[in-house]
Amino acid sequence: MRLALAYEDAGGRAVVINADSAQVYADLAVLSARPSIEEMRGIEHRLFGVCDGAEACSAADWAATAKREIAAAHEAGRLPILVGGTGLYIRTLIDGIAPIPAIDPAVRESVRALPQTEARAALQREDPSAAARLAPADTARTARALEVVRSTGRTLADWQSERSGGMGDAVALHPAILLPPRTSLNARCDARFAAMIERGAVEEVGTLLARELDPALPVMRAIGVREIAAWLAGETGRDIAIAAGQLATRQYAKRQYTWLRHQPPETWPRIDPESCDVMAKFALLLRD
RNA sequence: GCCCGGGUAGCUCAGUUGGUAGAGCACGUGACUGAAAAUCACGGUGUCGGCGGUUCGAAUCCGUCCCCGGGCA
Repeated sequence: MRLALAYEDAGGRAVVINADSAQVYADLAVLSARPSIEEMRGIEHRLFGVCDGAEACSAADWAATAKREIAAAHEAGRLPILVGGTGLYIRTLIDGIAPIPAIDPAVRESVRALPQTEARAALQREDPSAAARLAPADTARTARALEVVRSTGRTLADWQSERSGGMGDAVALHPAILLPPRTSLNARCDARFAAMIERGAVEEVGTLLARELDPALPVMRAIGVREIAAWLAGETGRDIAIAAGQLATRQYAKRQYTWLRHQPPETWPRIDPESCDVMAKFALLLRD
């Protein structure tokens, strides 16, 4: 609905590009709230459902593809509109990221197999400054720092002293951050998850589980997968699964809220869609 | 009506021989450089069911009333 209006305001030149880390996966149509064909209303949509769940799409992977899509849109005289809530993706696209080469799969596998205490001890030996910087329980960052130093011979901080690939200087940005009041946002989270159940989320998870993918993969960690899987396995009931999915959705919204309030540049406008005319805002953005 | 068991944080519950209370989850605030819908850090938010009493001091002991379970009639 919003996009249709935006489309008209953009004179039919719009191309919507997904910037949501869950909506990139083909396996997650319902659970990622990917727009349906009808909702797309004939407007070009890119990077929705383009990755197989067996693969892990990184922020840099996404940014590289998004960059190509944006270039193609400009090439065709179209207006790219990035939509989505994965802050790290947007940041990587605009500011670039440390040019760390791909990690040796064998190194990655062995690092991620380590219990946290051992990974931590190893990091203490191989990159003490990273160990000092990271919280002892931070499994994700400990594993990342360790795999980088082992695979490349350079520490993560060393790599991170440089960034590359950002396109922030090359494009004219018209950003808008939507921050609805938390109370109504929570209510919408609940309604959203309940609606997903009605629209086939359970079947979607059943199909996904049948693939027997590595539980650590991003698709398997999407909100709702674990909750519905527990229900399908008979470990919980419908009501508990729904309540758990709603809770996880609200907690995620809260984390997003913190990111969006503080991480993007201060100049990016934060707007409350309930107390201002969002359509008018978008129309204004698209006029330039 | 009588007999047990129980009323402590939003929820489930701990709380030693009396020294104004603490865990998990929830919640709040924040961090975030290649799986970010990920991963973490910090924060106790409370008429200890009510009212009296004993005591220097009561969640804790005594009395009484209220409420919730279970049992007996």
